[in-house]
Amino acid sequence: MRNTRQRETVLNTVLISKDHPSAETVYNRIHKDYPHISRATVYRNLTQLSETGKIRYLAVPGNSSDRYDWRLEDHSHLLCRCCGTVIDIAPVEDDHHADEQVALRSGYQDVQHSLIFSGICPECQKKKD
Amino acid sequence: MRNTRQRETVLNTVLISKDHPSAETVYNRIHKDYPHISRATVYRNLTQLSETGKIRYLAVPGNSSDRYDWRLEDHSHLLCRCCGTVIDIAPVEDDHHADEQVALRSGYQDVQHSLIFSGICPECQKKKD
DNA sequence: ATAAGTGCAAACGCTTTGCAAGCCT
DNA sequence: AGGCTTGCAAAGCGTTTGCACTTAT
Repeated sequence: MRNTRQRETVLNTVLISKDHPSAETVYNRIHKDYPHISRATVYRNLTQLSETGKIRYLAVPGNSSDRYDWRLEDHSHLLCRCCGTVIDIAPVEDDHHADEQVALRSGYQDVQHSLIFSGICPECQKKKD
Repeated sequence: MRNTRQRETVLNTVLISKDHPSAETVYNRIHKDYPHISRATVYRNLTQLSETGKIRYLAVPGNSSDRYDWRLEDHSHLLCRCCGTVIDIAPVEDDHHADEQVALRSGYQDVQHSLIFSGICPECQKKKD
């Protein structure tokens, strides 16, 4: 993997993000200061950086866009079903034993699972009043 | 909720589906025999039918399309990361206690979680050889 | 009668792709 | 030099929306 200015910019943008930006959000943030970067470059680099473990990819259920997270340590996520914000929460006990069970019973290989919490965040609760 | 021919067709199509079709798939299946039905009608009815509990909505993480399931009883799902097929599996112990904990700690309301397994199905394993 | 539901087509949001040009190493 | 990487624009995919028309109740 080569070092390019674009790749470094993408990585840094995720690293300094305190939230959990979508690819589109990462693109927009970069685009402000670096108007000539291409959307495709951002998307490609996010994929590569998460595949090589530099950042973490977070698949969101439903039609919301997927997110990227600079925190690599074990933790869980809580999505607001109203505004789409994702926050980190303490890691919830994750039963990897279940993965093996499922693999054995189903014949599927390399079984994993995805667990994500969702709710209505305090700000969206206020808006509803 | 009114009874229309279209709504009944959408419901029946899901009920006789043994797999876990996406909205687009439901549309295609109906469209064969009923070429004048509108895609929008299918999508709107799937949403309504799942909101009223007649069928079950299954949010798939990542960019894959969401699915619908006629089985209402408690069970879990296993997605093939290669071909996108979803199968039912025995319900995996689901810790609703965790939802409350997360709600308390975060201040989020109505906390739920989504848990889905994924792996490589036997057929896709063969293809890879 | 009237409100819910329909069909159509266009728009939407997010992501991927093909290709020529550019740049690391 | 070589091939990974970029930029651009277009296409792809699944889904939603606005609007006028229709239909169930």
